[in-house]
Amino acid sequence: MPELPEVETVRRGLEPAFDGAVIESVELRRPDLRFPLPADLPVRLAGQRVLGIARRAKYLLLQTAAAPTLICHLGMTGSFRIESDADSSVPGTFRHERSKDSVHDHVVFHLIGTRAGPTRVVFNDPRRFGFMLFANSDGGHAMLDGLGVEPTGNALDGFLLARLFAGRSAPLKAALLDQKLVAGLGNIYASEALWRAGLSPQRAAGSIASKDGGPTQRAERLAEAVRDVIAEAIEAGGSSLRDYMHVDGSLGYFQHRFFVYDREGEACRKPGCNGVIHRIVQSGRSTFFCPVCQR
DNA sequence: ACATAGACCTGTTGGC
DNA sequence: TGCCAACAGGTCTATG
Repeated sequence: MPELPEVETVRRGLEPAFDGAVIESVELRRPDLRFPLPADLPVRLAGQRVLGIARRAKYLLLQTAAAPTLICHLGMTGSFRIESDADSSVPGTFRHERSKDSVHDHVVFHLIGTRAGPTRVVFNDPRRFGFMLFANSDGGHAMLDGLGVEPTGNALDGFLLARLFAGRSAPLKAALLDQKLVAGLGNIYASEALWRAGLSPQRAAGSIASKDGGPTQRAERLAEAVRDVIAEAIEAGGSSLRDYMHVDGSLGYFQHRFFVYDREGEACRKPGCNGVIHRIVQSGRSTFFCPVCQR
């Protein structure tokens, strides 16, 4: 489900709920998600003051005063929602009906000390591809090692992208999905970025680098497209395909701005282009692109 | 080292 | 309406 913009949207949604909070208790309603949940998760987090919630790539990092950082991944269908018993007339608070698929509520954080009063943060994940693990005492974890550059900010430029992709024969689409190179793109935004850059998803990744691995116009265009699509999607609050929604149950709007994703057979939206969007399968995943303006 | 297919799960969708 | 195959935002593992 969630790519970097959706995870960042979730992080921003959780921030106020965790602000100033103390974890009173944690319920594990099943022993495992994708991996076994740490059996000592409740005892380690109970009584902990929350320092903040951060993000690295598609991972959420829950930081507490004295317990190891809790690394959370949403997988394909993971989501958090916030439940508060506070008076709904108090600004900034809200209350949810118990959701229909509460059978997939797997982890519940009971929080106290927040402005909204006692609050529950509930992790729901029908497919259970998500997971939660404790970081090592130094804050690191094998899961985070080797992650590539964040596509936010200005770190990712044409020079870096060309160097990362130089010499690779895998298709551009596969390289953009490789979290060891650029961390945070998923199946939707990889297709969208390639369309914006006018580059074919089937082109060899190395072909956007010059002979010495330096930047080219193609690398510059692609780096800019990646940065732009991620920044715009975060700005829009992420997309809301299928089951994805915000922590307060509201929806993101970026899916209204897809230029190629899930648009097979429809007209290319590039001005002056008379192409039609095609769908192909690359490494088992759908890719959408315009064969006319993406070369 | 690099690249691709299979695996993990449940829910939704589209064709017949 | 019902049934079933195909597909879904991710990424780890095994195999070439």
